[in-house]
Amino acid sequence: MRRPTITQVAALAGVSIASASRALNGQIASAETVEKVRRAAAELGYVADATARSLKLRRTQQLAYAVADIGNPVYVEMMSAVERVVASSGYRLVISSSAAASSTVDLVHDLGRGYVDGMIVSPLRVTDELVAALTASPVPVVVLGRVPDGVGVDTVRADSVTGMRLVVDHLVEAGRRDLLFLNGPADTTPGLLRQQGFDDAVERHGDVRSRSTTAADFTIASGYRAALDALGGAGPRPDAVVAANDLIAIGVLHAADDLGLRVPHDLAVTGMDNTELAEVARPGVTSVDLGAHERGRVAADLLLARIADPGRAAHTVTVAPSLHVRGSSAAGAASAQERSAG
Amino acid sequence: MRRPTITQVAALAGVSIASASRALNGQIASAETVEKVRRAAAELGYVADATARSLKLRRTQQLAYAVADIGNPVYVEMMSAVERVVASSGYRLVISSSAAASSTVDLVHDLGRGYVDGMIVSPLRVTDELVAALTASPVPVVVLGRVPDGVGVDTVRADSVTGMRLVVDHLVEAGRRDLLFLNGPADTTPGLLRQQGFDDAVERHGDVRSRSTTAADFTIASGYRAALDALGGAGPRPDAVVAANDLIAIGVLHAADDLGLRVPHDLAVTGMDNTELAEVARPGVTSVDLGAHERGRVAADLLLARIADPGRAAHTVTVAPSLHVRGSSAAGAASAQERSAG
DNA sequence: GTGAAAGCGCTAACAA
DNA sequence: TTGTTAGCGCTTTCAC
Repeated sequence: MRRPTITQVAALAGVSIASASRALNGQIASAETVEKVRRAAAELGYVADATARSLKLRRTQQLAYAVADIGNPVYVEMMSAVERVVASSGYRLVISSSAAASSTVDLVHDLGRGYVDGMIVSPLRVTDELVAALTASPVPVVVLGRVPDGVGVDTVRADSVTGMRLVVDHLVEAGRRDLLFLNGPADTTPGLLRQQGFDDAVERHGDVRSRSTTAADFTIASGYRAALDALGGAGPRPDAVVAANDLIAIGVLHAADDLGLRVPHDLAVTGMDNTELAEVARPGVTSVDLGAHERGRVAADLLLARIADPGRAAHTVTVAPSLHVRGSSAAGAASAQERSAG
Repeated sequence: MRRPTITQVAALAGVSIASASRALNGQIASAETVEKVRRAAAELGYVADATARSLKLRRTQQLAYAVADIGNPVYVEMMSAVERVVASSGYRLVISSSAAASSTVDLVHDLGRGYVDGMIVSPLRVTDELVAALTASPVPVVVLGRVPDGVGVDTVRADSVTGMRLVVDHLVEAGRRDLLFLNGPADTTPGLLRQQGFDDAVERHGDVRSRSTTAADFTIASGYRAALDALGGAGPRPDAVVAANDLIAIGVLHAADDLGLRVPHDLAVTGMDNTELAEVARPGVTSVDLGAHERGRVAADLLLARIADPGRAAHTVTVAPSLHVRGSSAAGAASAQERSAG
């Protein structure tokens, strides 16, 4: 059976559809009308059709979250935070993965269909094409990540440069002097920034050796292979591996295990993102929390604020990282301590 | 600026809006008209408005996935599978978490708003109220989980009873004779079924002792506390803990560590769900894969099939579990072997 | 093959 | 306060 329309409710209540609409939406109407309409609506099980309402109001009550790699815990954490904010503001959340179908650019382009009132996008790479799509978008877009200056778009960023400094400083304090940076793909925004952060951080210490290499991607398997390559050969071994994210760090842990290296005794290992994996691994992996949950929350807030006031200036919010020290980088002490970034 | 409408495209092309619509939708139209309309649409950057289209076609091209606990890796895995199928079929995916806002029942009720063409719901508890909402739903709903017989609804279920048998048989084969089942809340569907599966499995072995207790919920922290309670006291210790899911199993691992128990030497530990956590933990946690990805995929397929043919009979698909043996339950052998359920 | 017009279900001007 | 009516942007009969 078809869902009841407001026309049927009005008919049953014996009023016009306008009155029915007003009564149901809390507009001005007599107590008697409200009562009659309420009763009729309840009897028919009427609920206003979302599509028709959207068409009339030019507002879908839907927001989108576009993510490159659903399944990556970091994106899931952001999504979870976004969902909470969005739902509590009476919006629905549409998830689009660019991995499954098209590219992030296509997803932004699709905003032209008007199926959402705004979008949060978390692109792996920011191309000119993406920037063009962003500025052409008919609805507000908030970017989780970096965007070139001058693009007038709300942005939430992590501070992975500071994050890297926290890690490197910690390792040096713990007595490590020969660091290997195991990055993910260097042509991604995270890859680029983490490399830069590592280099900057090392430069501040005069007496520290460092090298860098990359894994094929930000996964456990790639981290494992890259670590086997880097640590398995002849020549001097580093006394610490700084991994670009937790997944790679776990891969390093496994490789060290296979190579008979004891962590942290022979080798310290650190990650980044502070995912549950870092906490669960044994030894626990020292990791930098880049505030994924907080970033998701802020992005959603920014989007809602811009929808409420489209004329406001573009904001850029940077979320401060924090270091979480665990067994993988401690010489003897196993207790976890935390230090927050200024 | 406002997005262009089909009226403007028609005007620019010098044809009626009807012709414009037909030309754009591949309906019957002269080559010349198609060309003119295409050109006009491209020039204006026209894309059909999704809302107006939905209203006319009585079809939103959106599907919903309602999940109790976003953030639980199992649900994320299902979601990821669902998203893939949905996106490749030209639908968008709306995510609703019942944890954030309302209950699962409310989410099903909300289908009355007509904002999606169907829903996949994964309820923690199946109440009469939920069943009522399901049968009253104006759009198809597929349930991931158990539903009373007679409710004519498509269902995808895991076979956790068989899964439990796989685990228990494995432990007994490995020489364990005193099993502790560490369940999550017993008033949830998963809790109920896993308890039943455990009891059944144990009964098949004459010479096996068993006990059961519950953690406050299906999390690492609760598993840890419950394990500390159960293993820390006096009296005979079990030689194996069967945890109701991987998170609880990780908690058991940590508790064992704190109590100075060696896994698997002093204590075997098994989990369920075969999440990445089980793989990453050291020792790796033997776990039963209940086919979350497969269940998500099948649920999405069932939903699409029902939308295509609303009259078809309700299907119930059960996905077979598989055992993944890892270090946490092996006496000496560390190599992983897999066994599939019949 | 094309155009005029109806109508999907709703809200909001406007008039009464 | 209420009812009549227009119209959101689109697709689709129906008559030509």
